[in-house]
Amino acid sequence: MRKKDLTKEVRIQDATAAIILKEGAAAVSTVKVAKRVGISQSNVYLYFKNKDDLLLSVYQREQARIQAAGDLNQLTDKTIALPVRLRLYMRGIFDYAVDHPESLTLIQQIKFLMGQDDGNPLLATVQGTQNIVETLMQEAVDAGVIRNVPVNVHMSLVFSMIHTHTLNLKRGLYQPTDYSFETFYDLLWSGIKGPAAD
Amino acid sequence: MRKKDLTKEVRIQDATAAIILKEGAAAVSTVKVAKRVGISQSNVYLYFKNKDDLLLSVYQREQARIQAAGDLNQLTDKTIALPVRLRLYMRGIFDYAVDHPESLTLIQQIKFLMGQDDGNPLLATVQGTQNIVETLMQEAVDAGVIRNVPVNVHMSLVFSMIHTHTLNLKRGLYQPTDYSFETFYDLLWSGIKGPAAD
Amino acid sequence: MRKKDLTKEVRIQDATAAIILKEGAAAVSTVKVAKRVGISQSNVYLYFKNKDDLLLSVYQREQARIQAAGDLNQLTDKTIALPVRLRLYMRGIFDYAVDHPESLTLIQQIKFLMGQDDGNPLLATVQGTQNIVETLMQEAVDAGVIRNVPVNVHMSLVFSMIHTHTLNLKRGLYQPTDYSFETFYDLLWSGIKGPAAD
Amino acid sequence: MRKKDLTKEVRIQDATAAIILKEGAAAVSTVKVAKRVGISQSNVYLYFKNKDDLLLSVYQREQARIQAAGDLNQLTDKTIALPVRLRLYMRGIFDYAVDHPESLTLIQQIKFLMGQDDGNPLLATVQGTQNIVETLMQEAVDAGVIRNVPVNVHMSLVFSMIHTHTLNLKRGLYQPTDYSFETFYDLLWSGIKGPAAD
DNA sequence: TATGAATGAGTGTTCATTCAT
DNA sequence: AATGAATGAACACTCATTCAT
Repeated sequence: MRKKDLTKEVRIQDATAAIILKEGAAAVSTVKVAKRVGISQSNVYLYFKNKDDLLLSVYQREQARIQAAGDLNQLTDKTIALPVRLRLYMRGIFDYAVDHPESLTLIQQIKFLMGQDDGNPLLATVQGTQNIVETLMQEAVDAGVIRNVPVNVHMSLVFSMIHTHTLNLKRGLYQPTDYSFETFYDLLWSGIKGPAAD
Repeated sequence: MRKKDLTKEVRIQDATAAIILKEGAAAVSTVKVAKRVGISQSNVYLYFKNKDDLLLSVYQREQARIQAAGDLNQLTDKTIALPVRLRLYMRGIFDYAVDHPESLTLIQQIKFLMGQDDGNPLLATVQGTQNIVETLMQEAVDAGVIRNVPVNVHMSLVFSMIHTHTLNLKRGLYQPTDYSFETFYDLLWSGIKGPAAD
Repeated sequence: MRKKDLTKEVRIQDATAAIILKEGAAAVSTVKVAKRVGISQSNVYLYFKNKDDLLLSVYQREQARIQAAGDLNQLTDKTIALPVRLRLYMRGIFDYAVDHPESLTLIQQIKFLMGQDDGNPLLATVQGTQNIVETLMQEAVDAGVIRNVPVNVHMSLVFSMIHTHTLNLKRGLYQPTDYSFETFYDLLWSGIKGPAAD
Repeated sequence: MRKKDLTKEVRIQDATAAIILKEGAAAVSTVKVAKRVGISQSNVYLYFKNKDDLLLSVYQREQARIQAAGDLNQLTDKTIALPVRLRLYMRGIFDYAVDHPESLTLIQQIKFLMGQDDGNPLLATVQGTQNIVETLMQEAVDAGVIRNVPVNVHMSLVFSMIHTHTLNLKRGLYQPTDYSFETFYDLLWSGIKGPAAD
């Protein structure tokens, strides 16, 4: 009995990611993916039941990686002060994104392709994983540690700032060392911190 | 191309926009557009030479509207203090976006569909129009009025904050009156303002 | 403005019918149909919105032809005695089927391919057209002119007898003149006629 | 092929039959069958060399069952009068079909799917098995016991009458007790019996 | 200006079948 | 005996685009 080729599943995901980064999520097709991996088109369906399933898996893999980079346990550790935890969260994403500058682009592309149906139950599931951060943020809002605006506004600020930075890096506009995490953190924290921040 | 019946040109754009908002930019097709307008498919090509051309025109129209909402003359008026001009700019976008909550979604969808080729010459053209704001921001950075981070980081913060807000409104998460412009402006300004801000 | 090529619609139907007769309804594919007509595959969708739509149209066309062959007005003419009307009905189908020995095969093949979903609303519509005959038969049952068995049993007897006969003819088992309508009518009528038949 | 595990061979046939009854013979696929049985797709090919082989075996099994229900020995027993033997034949099928209302549908579906090629050598083989009945009928025709029409016309009358009845039962249109065998036998016999019947 | 017709290339997906294990 | 992997061919259907009218 031949082993389920785990390598291939990953290679398919990698090919998909590569296409997304090069041509956009809308340009992903099973033909292109298969051609890139060097397998037959129908083979894709051995590892993913759908194109949606494939895209979703790439999305989930990317989110899992980001979360693995940060230390989730710390984020829920109530013995750590909220501002510290928020900083840890941002630091985690930032470091990962700078190391993997395609990561956030990937996430955003897939989200914008699939999320439009508004109520796509699959993406909802994934979002659920992110609830840890959302919960953390909501806590911080309630405690007055960060400003009283909708939490997804806070989150989108973090995301778009870091994403834009990594895009700039990828385009070679400047060097990673030109702007430190502190620079961005400072900017953001000055903006979002609430009356009870310190 | 692009002849007499201006009404129809607009109706085609409107239909395109509607499809983007409902199903995402990737779902736009000349068939759907034509059906929605009630014309024949080939008629679309009388007004737009391409599907890309069509999408681009919707993109440009939307950006033009936003800019028309703000007072561009003021933004370049050197007799007005930089912080004031920046506020005017944000206010302009904010007011327009709250009034037209689909606007930023439209822009983002098209950008993410077409912009991925990275070097799409058409979108580059459009970006040019936005140089007014970019120039303003760069000026502010140079003067130390806002922090020394890449200007597109500043801009993406403005964009994503307001966009997230309008999405929340459209989803009915809260009422427009629940969060004033001041709230968001305060947050953002606290974040981005530089040493020479006041 | 080019005229909607009515010829082609018919040619597509004809090709479909030919395939059904040669290989069975399950073997119909848009590729085969198009190839047979000498057009591109996608062209089929200009004339029929579906493969189902195409099959259905062939089905309906065949039924319409059969009904046009018989004189429907007579069947509902209450001044004509029931036995006479029943005979007219059988005669109509018989003559048409002998002249067009593929007709009943066509109908049966499509019915067996599409009708399995049991509740296919499209076929139901078509069956509706046949209600005229069903009504006639029910009348005859109620009047004791034909035996008290479910009307569709009566109808299937007529159909299968004639169908088998035409199949035999097509296979060249014997000549049309070898068995007259009278022969079959006699057989059937002796079977189905009720106590109040004469 | 066709090795040890007889249970599995049967289970595959059962699954096939179930699919035919639910979705029609054209919808049968080895994937679906395997899924239904809970085995791997390729396993099917251990028991049947073909999809055609599989379908054929289901067909043959069904015909064998029907024939086993009737007493074949009696049908060829020349000491029994022809009319009696014909009645026995009809009674056998009727009883079996009422008990197994899917039986005739199964046979018909497969016949219509495979038999269209007209000359399918496999089905021809099967028909051979039925020669016993055909011979009986031919004998009856020659003796003037039943009318002088092609024997397959006689046979199709029997088949379609009973089939329609069982379909009605399955659809719940009436109860099995509502129409006795006698009712149908009487109808049919009155129709087909020849000058030398009694 | 407007349209219906036409097409070729493309889409995602399913399938029957084979083969190494 | 049984399976997972693999594939090539087929499928229905959609699309952007062109062209004659």
